Amino acid sequence: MSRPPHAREAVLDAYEQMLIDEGAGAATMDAVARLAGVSKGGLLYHYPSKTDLENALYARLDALAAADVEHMQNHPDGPIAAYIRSSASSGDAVDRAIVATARLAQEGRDDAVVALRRVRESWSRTVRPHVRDDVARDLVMLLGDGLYYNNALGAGMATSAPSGAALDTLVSLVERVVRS
Amino acid sequence: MSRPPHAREAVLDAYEQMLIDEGAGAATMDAVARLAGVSKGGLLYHYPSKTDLENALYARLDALAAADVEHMQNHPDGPIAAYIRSSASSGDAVDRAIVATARLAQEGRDDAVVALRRVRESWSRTVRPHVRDDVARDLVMLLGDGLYYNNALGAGMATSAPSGAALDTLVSLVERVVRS
DNA sequence: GTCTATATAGCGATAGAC
DNA sequence: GTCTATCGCTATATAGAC
Repeated sequence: MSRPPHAREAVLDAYEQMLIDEGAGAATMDAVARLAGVSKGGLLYHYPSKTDLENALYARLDALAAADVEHMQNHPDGPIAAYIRSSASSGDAVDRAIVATARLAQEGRDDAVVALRRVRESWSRTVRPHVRDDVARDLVMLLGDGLYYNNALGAGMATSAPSGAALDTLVSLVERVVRS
Repeated sequence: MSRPPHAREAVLDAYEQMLIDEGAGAATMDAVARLAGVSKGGLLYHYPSKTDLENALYARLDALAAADVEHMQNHPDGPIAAYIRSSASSGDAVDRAIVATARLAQEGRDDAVVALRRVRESWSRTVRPHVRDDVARDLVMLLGDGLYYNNALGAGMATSAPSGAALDTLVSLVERVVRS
């Protein structure tokens, strides 16, 4: 696949960043082009319409999520701890793609909802063999959702989202409850 | 306080509904006025600017959340069960106000973020005396966030959000873990 | 492959009749 | 208290030069 056009990725990065920082309303073609350092015409060569930009984001999310599942499965602490810990972070590439896609889902874009559902489903399938039953799996998944919601989606909504030592305690508490 | 102007509440209802169903981008003055059954001029008599409409939503959320905390405290099954169960629902007045406000928070409206944080904080204070420690409180709150995220915010994102018997099991599982 | 210039449409908000 | 009409701005998208 050699070197993909630098501008194309730069534009997608800028779009993602705008969605995360200021929401879908602020992520206009002009604003994205400016942040990416290209002109509007340059942007529209790579992505002829706004829908094309959105679809590129969903494709990026799919690819990153597949890699993330693999990473979870090979993690030394096991998939559950890996899942909860990664849900509490909000800086890496998967997280950014998810948050950006969630912004579009909140604006009623159906394809964004479908993409998010697909990712959550693949995580759920990865967690399931490592917990006692379906209720335990639900607990793990919902906890992950809650952490995501607080750390990323809510833009600092929680005043007390656990991290550091509190997160360690939470992880071991949950593992004790759900282990098969 | 006698009868408040019927149109004023109808407009706010319509705004809330548009935010929930189609997101902040679709909730234009025209669209809200049309759904409320008034003209744009009529809407602008009650809410001279879009910011006024937003502020009215935050005020409604504050009032409903205060009533909800009282309801939690007086619930026969205790605040924890009441909190988790109400987080899993998504039809009543508080839920609608929260989801609508969350849509605005996702579009970078700071006042919406503050309003949501205030509500979550009051719930957290209500839950705290009924659980063992801060980690247990975090678990309950994050579980509630996860349920909210799935049932309301994600617009059907989860394929397997627990309800009915699965929710009962989840509630009793969590209560066993967090009880002081 | 990237740019400028422009067409078209929809937004929030104002003015003033009733 | 509610309406119609309209202004000014900004958005997406097109056309075509370089």
